[in-house]
Amino acid sequence: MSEKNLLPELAAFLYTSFNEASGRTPSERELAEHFSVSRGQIRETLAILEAMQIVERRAKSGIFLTTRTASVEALALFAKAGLPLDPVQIYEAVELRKIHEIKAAELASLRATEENFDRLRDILGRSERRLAAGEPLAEEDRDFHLEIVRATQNTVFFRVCSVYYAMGERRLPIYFADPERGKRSHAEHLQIFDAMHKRDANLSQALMSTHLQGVEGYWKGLITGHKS
Amino acid sequence: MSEKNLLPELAAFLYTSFNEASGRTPSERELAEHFSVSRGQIRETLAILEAMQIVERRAKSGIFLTTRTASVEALALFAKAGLPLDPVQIYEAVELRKIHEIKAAELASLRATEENFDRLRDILGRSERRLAAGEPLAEEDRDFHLEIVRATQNTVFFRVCSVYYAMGERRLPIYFADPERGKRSHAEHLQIFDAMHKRDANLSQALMSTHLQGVEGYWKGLITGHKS
DNA sequence: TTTGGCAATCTGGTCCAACCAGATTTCAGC
DNA sequence: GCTGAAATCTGGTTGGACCAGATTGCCAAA
Repeated sequence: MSEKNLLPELAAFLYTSFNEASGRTPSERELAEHFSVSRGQIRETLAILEAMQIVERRAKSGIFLTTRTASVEALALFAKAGLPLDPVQIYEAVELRKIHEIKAAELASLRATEENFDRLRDILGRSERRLAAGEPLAEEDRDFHLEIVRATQNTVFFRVCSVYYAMGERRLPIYFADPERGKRSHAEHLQIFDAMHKRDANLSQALMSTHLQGVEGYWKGLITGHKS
Repeated sequence: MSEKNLLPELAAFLYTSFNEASGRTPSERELAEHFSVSRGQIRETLAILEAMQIVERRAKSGIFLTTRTASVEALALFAKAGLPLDPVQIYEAVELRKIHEIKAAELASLRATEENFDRLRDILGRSERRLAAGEPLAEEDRDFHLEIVRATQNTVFFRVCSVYYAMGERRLPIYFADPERGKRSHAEHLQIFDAMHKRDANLSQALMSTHLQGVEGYWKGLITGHKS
């Protein structure tokens, strides 16, 4: 099949070929043949999938999909593989993102270093130039939000939050296809930056909160609208 | 060596045998011999470790420890393996836990079902009996806190938070060795439960906040005190 | 027809022996 | 001491093999 990143592809395949009734997926040997790789290769990938609690391997029985996978890693993986995401879980992940980032804005406004501000300025500059050139925003949005989390100086926090953005990877270009959305988002980013630079924790938090309403609304519309 | 849960043992071994200068660990073949398992076994485990960003495998070169591993999964894994935890990262993880659980208390007080309350009552009952019998609390604490997160009805949130508790697994018996601490903790749990049952989100949140101050203080003391 | 039980088959778990090609190390020759 | 080529080491990948329990299918008995 492909050659790299067997992980998302295998995950995708498992979810398109498992037995609806039992939850059982094709055997290791079948998977190996399907992907034209060795069984060891498959087992290595399955070990990761199992560690992510996406899959359960039962000795001498088979490989079974976890009844209801619910971790941001899993969601990110599925998104990367182009798999349809469970609307409920997207909603849950977005809620968690809100929890994280609103708090991050507060903490960052208190702890951000000049280095953080420099990077944020750089990111905002890039956004500005792209918008001026009529290009859609893309990774600038992710960079901005992640830099704020980084500015909390909490590396564990940062790692955890990083996972979300793989999830939105395929959605961002769609989200920013509308130029108005890009402009509005950028304007809000500027406001947040100012509030943080003034070390106004409450304002930063409030602005981030309203900013994320937009994102939440987008995903919500996506969910209630059509699924696929 | 052992026979099950190679993951934590391997992680532990890597961290006690890597080359300080280069960060390089023993080769797969050496590891296989050390643990008396096959190379495939080692590779499977290393794949998970790599997915966790604890380790980096460079083709034809070697296995290297990530410069600074910072994810709750990694911390939990280290704790499980009895590895010394980086004080800074413990502190970061505890901060993240506070962020999560205070918000969880708020959401749970609004969304908890009767089933959640039943389970909480059951947990509190168990705590009560253990304290009455003069036994130290243990998993009851974890169960209580996790049930609150579950009561947010956000399964992704729940999964993410579950990771913490593996981290404290070895610490809890020490923490509750002092009977007074157990009693105080239980009393606070009761207060939190009441607030949640009255659907008082603000109070729940506030009580959880002060409750977690204690935990934070404990870890902080542990950090500033001695490290090992 | 239904049921019970046994045997063939399948499955994950584990191990071993190879080969590849690039990275690393070793060491002879200058 | 330095250089460069050869020996060695390393992860990546494959194939085959064996084990023992789980699963399945089939046939005979009720």
